[in-house]
Amino acid sequence: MKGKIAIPRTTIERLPLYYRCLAKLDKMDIEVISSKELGERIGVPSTQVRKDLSYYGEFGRRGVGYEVKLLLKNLERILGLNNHWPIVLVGAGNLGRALVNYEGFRKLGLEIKAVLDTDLNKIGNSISGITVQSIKNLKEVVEKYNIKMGIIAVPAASAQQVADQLVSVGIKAIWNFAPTRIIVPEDVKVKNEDLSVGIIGLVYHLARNE
Amino acid sequence: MKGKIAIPRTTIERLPLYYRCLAKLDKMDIEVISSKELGERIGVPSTQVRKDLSYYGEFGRRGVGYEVKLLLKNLERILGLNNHWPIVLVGAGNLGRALVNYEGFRKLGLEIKAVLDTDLNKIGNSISGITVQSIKNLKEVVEKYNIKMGIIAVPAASAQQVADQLVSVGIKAIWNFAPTRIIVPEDVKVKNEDLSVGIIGLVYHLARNE
DNA sequence: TAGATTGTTAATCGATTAACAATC
DNA sequence: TAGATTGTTAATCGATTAACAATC
Repeated sequence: MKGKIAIPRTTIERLPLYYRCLAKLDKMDIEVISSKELGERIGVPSTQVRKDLSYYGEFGRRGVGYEVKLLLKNLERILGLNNHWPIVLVGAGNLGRALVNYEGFRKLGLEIKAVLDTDLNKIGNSISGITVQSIKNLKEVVEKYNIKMGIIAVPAASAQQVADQLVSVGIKAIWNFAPTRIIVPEDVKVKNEDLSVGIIGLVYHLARNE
Repeated sequence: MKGKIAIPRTTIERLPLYYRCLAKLDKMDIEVISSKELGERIGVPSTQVRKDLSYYGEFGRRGVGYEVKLLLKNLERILGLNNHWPIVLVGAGNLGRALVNYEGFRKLGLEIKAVLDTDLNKIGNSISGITVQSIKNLKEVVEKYNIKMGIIAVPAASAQQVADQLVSVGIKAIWNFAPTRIIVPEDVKVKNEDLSVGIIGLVYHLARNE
């Protein structure tokens, strides 16, 4: 393990894949796995698996492989999944509703604590037991639940404004589903989950092979 | 422009960003833009913009910049957005419903022509005017509308099975929202839009800065 | 012409992978 | 021990960026 060298962005992006694969292996009661097998399951070479993990420590046994439970625990810690993370969601449209119902969250220690919107027609509605509140309550709910993560599921036109509000109440991580780039201070991390970009990439490949 | 050199994966990923930015500029009646300005708007250096575009041709005028309408038209052609692309969606859950209602599609020439599911409770329901059909009708609808693109919005456990069915009826591009890797023949392009991977990356950064 | 900006080459930077000593 | 597999170094590969001639 190296102390100083920056961890490649691509390595960090693969960690969730290792994590999920190991969780599955553990469920199947598989106790030990080699970097070769693990790599095959997620589609990367064994050297890549070993290199990626080496940035965080030595988790394997030479000649044997990696103990699934042990590596899983370590990845959980590295990824921050041993904590509970409350979330505020802004935007109670179709996508917002889908996200509230997304089963993947709770399993990861994530929980949408509040759903906010500006639309008076939506405020007061219930989504899977959560009442949609006015965006005016943002500060209140963020403080109440000690929320650090926000989801933007509003139209592109209001995304920046929502981002500004989130930043102003101390949100440090934003998952942005609006199809636009949002500008935030350096210490706030943004993950753009831009659906139209994803599908345009697919169309590109389709068009090439016609 | 080079004929032989492979176009970097990262360049292809940026094309949709250029496209969307130019569409916005065109709407604002901006007629000419430099690589510097375009780059600033999407967060890449001007050299990157010029290099990326150079893989496809020469679209600018030295000393002047890029004519917005002209470059937009070219990107539209390059990305395959000048065609109409019918889509079949498998999975009528929350996410499926959100996708059917996603406004971004039609603007790109994309249209969900049919929604399929295995769940008898969902078959027959109407989602924004589209009646959910049995997966058994897959072959029929794909042939009827000449569909080449499929969306998987089913649980991880059935994703591979759905992928196999899509491949067997001639689908060439799959947008996979299930949180699992699907295995398909080489000539089928898969775009994984794995929400839990995205959010784990955010949690990682949050956990680091605490 | 003088200033601006493209398209492209070459240098740099960063990520992947091959190779192998360490060791179970 | 013999076979297997890790962790790490060094080589390779691919992408980004600096520099600049071409030219509007």
